Amino acid sequence: MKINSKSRYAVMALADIANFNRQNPVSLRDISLRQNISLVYLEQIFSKLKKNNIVKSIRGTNGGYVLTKDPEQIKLSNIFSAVDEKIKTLQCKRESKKGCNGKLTKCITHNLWDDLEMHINDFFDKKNLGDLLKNNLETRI
Amino acid sequence: MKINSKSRYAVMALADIANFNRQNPVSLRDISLRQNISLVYLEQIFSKLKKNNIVKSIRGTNGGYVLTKDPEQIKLSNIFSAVDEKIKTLQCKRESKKGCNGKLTKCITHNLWDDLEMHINDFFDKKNLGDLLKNNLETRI
DNA sequence: ACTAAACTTGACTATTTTAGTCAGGTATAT
DNA sequence: ATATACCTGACTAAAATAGTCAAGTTTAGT
Repeated sequence: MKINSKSRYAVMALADIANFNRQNPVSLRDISLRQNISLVYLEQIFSKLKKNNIVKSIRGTNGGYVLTKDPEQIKLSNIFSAVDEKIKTLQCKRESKKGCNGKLTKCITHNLWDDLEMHINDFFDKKNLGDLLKNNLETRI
Repeated sequence: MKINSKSRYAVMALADIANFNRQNPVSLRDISLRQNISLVYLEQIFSKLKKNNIVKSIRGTNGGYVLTKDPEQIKLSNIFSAVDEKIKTLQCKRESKKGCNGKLTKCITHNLWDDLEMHINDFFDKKNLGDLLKNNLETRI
């Protein structure tokens, strides 16, 4: 199990914006340099974040991106769903009244994966960007 | 985030053994049929489970595999580590006193991923094969 | 002794996913 | 004007995944 780079970078980049400046737009170039992420890749990621209304863009010189809400109001689950990180531990259909794999019963491990999925989603639903910043201040070396 | 088929199958197959028969060896062929998993793939998986002392094999006619312990004593974390499912949400080194990416600070999201990793590991450390069977009985359709 | 069932091992491979790059835009502050 | 910065879609190399294939060895039952 691992999370993919798009999600990781999305969270890092948004935390960077929140961390660095809450008023003025932050350019992807700056984020790219500070966080060491490819600029063009960031563009791809931010296109999704924008579509999902997590950031808004300001074009032209001195442009960049700003958060649409307070960091405290941006849940990590929002970010993940924006960049299509799917938490998907179940292979079979969740609502398989008819059972999994075309059988008559749920597969033995159905409830296990379902449980895990809920656990993880819960975790990300409870964490927001604000938490990250706080945490970061406390533990910065 | 998803778990890979090796881990899923490993858990399913072991639950099948525990479920079906606690004394006599269960052949991979039977598991393959009941759980709808490729026989040859199961062989690969059980080779690892055996190396990690989770099952033992009995060769020859009427042979198969048996659990080395009670289902209650086989934690899912044991199974996962046996088939090399790595829970690895951190990209950088955990013990990076010197910071991540060669920088002087931990990366902004370091503690987040670390937290998540602990959460998931904890989950699997608390669940054992016995739980699965119980759960399965309760919810079987 | 023979044979079929079942475990054992290592090499191989098609497909999918991942983690990006490339090329060519458009908008706007100065 | 022009440099800065956002915008978009197509493309791709490399890695991981989910297996298969081939050629065994071991042992219970007859």
